[in-house]
Amino acid sequence: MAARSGQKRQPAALTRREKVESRETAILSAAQKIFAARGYGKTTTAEIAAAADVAEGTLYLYYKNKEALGRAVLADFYRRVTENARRGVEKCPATREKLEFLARHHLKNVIRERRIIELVYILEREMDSYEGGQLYQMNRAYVAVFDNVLREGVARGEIDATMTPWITRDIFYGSLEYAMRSMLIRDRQKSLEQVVSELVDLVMRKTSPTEDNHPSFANRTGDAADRVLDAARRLERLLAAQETKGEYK
Amino acid sequence: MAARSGQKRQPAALTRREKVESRETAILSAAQKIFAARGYGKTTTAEIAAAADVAEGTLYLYYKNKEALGRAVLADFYRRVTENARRGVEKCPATREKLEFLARHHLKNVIRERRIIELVYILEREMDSYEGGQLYQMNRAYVAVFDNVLREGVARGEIDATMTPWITRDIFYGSLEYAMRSMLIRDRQKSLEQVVSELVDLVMRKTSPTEDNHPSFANRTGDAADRVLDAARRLERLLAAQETKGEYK
DNA sequence: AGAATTAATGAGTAGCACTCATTAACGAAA
DNA sequence: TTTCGTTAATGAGTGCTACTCATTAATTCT
Repeated sequence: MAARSGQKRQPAALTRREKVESRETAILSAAQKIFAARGYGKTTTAEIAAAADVAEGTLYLYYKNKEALGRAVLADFYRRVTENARRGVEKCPATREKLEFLARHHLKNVIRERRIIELVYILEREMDSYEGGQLYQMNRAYVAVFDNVLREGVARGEIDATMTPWITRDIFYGSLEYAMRSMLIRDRQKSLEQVVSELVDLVMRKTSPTEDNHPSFANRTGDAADRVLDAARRLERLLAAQETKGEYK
Repeated sequence: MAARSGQKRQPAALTRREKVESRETAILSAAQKIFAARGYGKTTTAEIAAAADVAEGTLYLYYKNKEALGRAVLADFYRRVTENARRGVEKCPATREKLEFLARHHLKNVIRERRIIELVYILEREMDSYEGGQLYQMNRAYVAVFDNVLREGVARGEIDATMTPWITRDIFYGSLEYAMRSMLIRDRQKSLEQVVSELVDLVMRKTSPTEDNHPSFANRTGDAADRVLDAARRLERLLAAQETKGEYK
């Protein structure tokens, strides 16, 4: 505590710079909390100001307007979630585990902070060349984690590279976000694991025991294996019919 | 033109009922036009009233508030798009063609009327039991077109039924809507066909000639066992569902 | 035609995001 | 410590927007 110039500073007394920074984070986290609870549309700037313990006018010293505040909240969400995704993926040895981790992680986060995610749709796109927009870049950085896993998996031979990478990515994240909506209506926990595993299967092209459409499997004759296979096929048809009947009116 | 009671009606003179109805559709289509052009948030009720050639107060005789108007516009969109999907699917003989039609149709529509689609995210959920909500029902009716194609395809043996139907559906529509965002940034037309065909491949599990990589092909004897096991698992699930029937409503 | 019912109007209201003239807090120089 | 220039904070005020409601107009009924 010696060398830092002649300035005495008690723990409670903050320097000017520190005060400004703490105010900024206070506003941001107040906004994040209220947006997450009430949603962007129903949140008033007055509420945010009160929660951050500043005057309404002060908000506008730190953020240009409510929309900019929303953008900042969303950007912060991307930052957190990207960081966590990176860290989690590092720990997984195999591609399948990485993908499963990413899927689970994404689903959990979009469910927990779905009102923050909605900002993606609510906020107007930044007008100047969308590609250069901040949120576009942050989203890029986030999905890049998946892209890397995919690329690595293909290089290692753990994934078949039949699909265009960006389409694979769209399928991955698109399915998850759409599935979230379904899951919020149905039971949550059980479906989560189901969605994750089926989606990862799909992306990895582990087509599991369904290859009978393939020409090379057309009628093999004779042995016990075949008869079991045939039984399986018939069971599957029956099941499919039953399952679909029950689920959709 | 004879029998209809003693009422004389010139083509220009509308009965009261007709007038009311024409006003209603005038308001609805004005709203639809402006929402589609400017987006919900930037559209004012004054604008809509002017475009529909009524006073501002009149809007509120027909729709409870701006949100209800948004809901009506979205509902109308679902109605049109569901009808078109149904008609288009009818004309296709094979499952693959049906799916391709649906994918193309959906993509084109969400791109063209994306500001209407955004209403799904912007509008607050109707609070009372979301499942019974009007928009939930309309969305159900729309995706049911896909569900039927899927079910039929499975019954015909054109699609393997390894995946849970509702997850397949989420993957289908989720991918398309997410892909839309990517497509709006990249070049549009070329990617459209690419997305459609790769997605349909995926859903149909036509894994193309790359499935030799799959482990289960290394030892073929495992196949049948896998499938029976899988069928057993599904049977268990089905029975469990039957026992707790009514859970899924 | 006159009465009764229903539809349409637009000035008025409340609530919101945002501004700006004023005040307070700070830090460096005297 | 006091002074003073600079930066930060304030909150009453502004304009815009969704929505209301007392009044007026249109339509049907008797």
